[in-house]
Amino acid sequence: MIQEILQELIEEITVWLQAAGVDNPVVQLDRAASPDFGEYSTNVAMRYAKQLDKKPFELAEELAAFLHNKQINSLSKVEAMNPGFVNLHLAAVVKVRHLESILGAEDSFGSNQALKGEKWVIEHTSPNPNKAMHLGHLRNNLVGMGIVRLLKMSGADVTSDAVYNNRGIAIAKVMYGYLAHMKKDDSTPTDIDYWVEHKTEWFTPIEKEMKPDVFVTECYILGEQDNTANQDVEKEIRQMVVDWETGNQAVLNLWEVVLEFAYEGIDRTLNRLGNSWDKIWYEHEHYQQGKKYVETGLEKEVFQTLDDGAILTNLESDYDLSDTVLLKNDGTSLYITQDLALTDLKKKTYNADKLVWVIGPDQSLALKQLFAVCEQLGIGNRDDFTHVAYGYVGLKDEDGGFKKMSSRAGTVVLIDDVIDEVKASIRERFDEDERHDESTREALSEKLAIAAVKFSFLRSDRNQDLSFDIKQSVDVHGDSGMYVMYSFVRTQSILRKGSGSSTVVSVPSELGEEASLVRSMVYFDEVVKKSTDDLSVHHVAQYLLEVSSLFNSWYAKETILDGGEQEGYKLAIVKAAGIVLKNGMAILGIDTVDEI
RNA sequence: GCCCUUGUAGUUAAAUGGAUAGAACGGCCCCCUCCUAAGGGGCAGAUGUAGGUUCGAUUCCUGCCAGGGGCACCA
Repeated sequence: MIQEILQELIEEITVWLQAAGVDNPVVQLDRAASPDFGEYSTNVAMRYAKQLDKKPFELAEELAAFLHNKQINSLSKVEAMNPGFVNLHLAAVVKVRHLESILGAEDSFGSNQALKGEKWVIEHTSPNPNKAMHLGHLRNNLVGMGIVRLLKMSGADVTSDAVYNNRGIAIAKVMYGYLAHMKKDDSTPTDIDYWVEHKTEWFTPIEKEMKPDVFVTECYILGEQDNTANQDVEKEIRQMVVDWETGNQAVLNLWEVVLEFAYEGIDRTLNRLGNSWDKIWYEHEHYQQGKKYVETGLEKEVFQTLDDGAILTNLESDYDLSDTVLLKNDGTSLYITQDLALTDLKKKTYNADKLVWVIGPDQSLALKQLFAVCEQLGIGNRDDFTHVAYGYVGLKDEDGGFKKMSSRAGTVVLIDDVIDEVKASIRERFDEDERHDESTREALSEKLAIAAVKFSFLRSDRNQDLSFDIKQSVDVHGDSGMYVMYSFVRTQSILRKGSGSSTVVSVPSELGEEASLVRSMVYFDEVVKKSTDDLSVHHVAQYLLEVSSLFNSWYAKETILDGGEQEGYKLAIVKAAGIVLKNGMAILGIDTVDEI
């Protein structure tokens, strides 16, 4: 409803500008900077003053007078202000009607059809099976899942996917590390054929009392160490990769066992976060297909062959990108080789309009190259391919500087460890209060910890590096997920207590203390739209903090359940605020709880 | 060397080219006889630097300073 009113106003202003002599006026209605300036403002007077040879403020006054004379009943006031803004004040009745529309739409409030009919495929959170997931992976997941939800909310048909890079040298290192270091008895030989017949002589993660992905990480680190230290081991590990490709049964068997460990652990973490994909691509199923695309490129003469036989791209002249090798001189494939095949597969399988890769910024050049080559091969249009990058998650070092996490330096922080730590501190508070029984405390602590962690990662622009300090980053006070959650809980608590009261909404002629809160709820739709345009949910998170703050201020001043004649109206505001908070949190992938 | 990217209070961090740069944490001071104080209110504190474009620049452009990433047969 608000959107229709805005559209109507834009048309009126456009017509007026055209009459004044502007050919193709661009008219925007911006959110007004403060409640004093109404709900929306337009800058057209300043923008077109020069062209119309007038002073900005005079032009603004003329426009304000024009709109005033139109007697548009959705507006209570139109005024020109220095240096040339025209401020539009929505009538109280419009804002109250908007509350009613929130109550009517409930869970679907905020949805729109802007991307109706578009098919999007979003790749995110492709986990490496050689290590447990850390905070960098967490950011990838939260950014990716957030985008998926935003696009769905805008009516797009979305498929989310991930690639399991389950073959190659890294997994071979895990396999070797397992064979060499997870034996129950040191006298057991590090021999794969022996292992096949005597598997029980090796530890399982359960026997080691380790989460399986952490167990795998341990294998990887040990395998990696041996690989660097000992040339014979390095040879053996390489041979494993070759044997795997030729289908050696023992190697395949070991491969399956360690992968099972890895993915079991990773899935546990991801399930905790509420992750889901519609499709998982397994590298071992498509990695050979890429070579065909390289051949096609050679036939089309868009690639070049180097003296040693390696195949190189030809991107300098047409794309102004540095070239990269597509096929090694020994004929084996690289990441980009496989990605050519996979991209075509995705595009065809889903008839996708847009493909998105949520991957770290270090892949920026590689993806540009991939997109360009895809275009050369006719797989798709470069403009339909998007790399959504995100800033690094670093740790604060002793002197307060930013330090990148590094598995080598042993400074990675695991997702589970962070959630558990936050959970423990929340749990402490519940134990002090003794308001809930044991199982409720446990369930609430888990939910709130995940909410706090997610919110802390999603509240800032995804491109910003994120400096992680557990005390600060997931503080449960102030601008935090807990703050929004607590605000929501308050709304639900009031609604429970006031459930017997009348819900009849009497429209006040003028808004009082509740004005700022009611006003803020007008903007939810455009916040969602902006987030969708930017493919970043942080606008929603910031908005939720604002609504929460306004709600809490109002709550402190006003007794809602006072039995007065305004009670129904006030309850409607509380309910609407609850819906806004709940739907907004849902975009962030956070389930609200009704009670803390 | 070339390309990309970031620089906002002590710290973490907002701001489709717009109005007085908005918050939180930390610091100092208030507020529970009242719907959950995991809350509310107040005070102090910020756009790396020099130019340019613009009616208007944290935002766009250029130089400089500082950080991070990438640059062909690794993943």
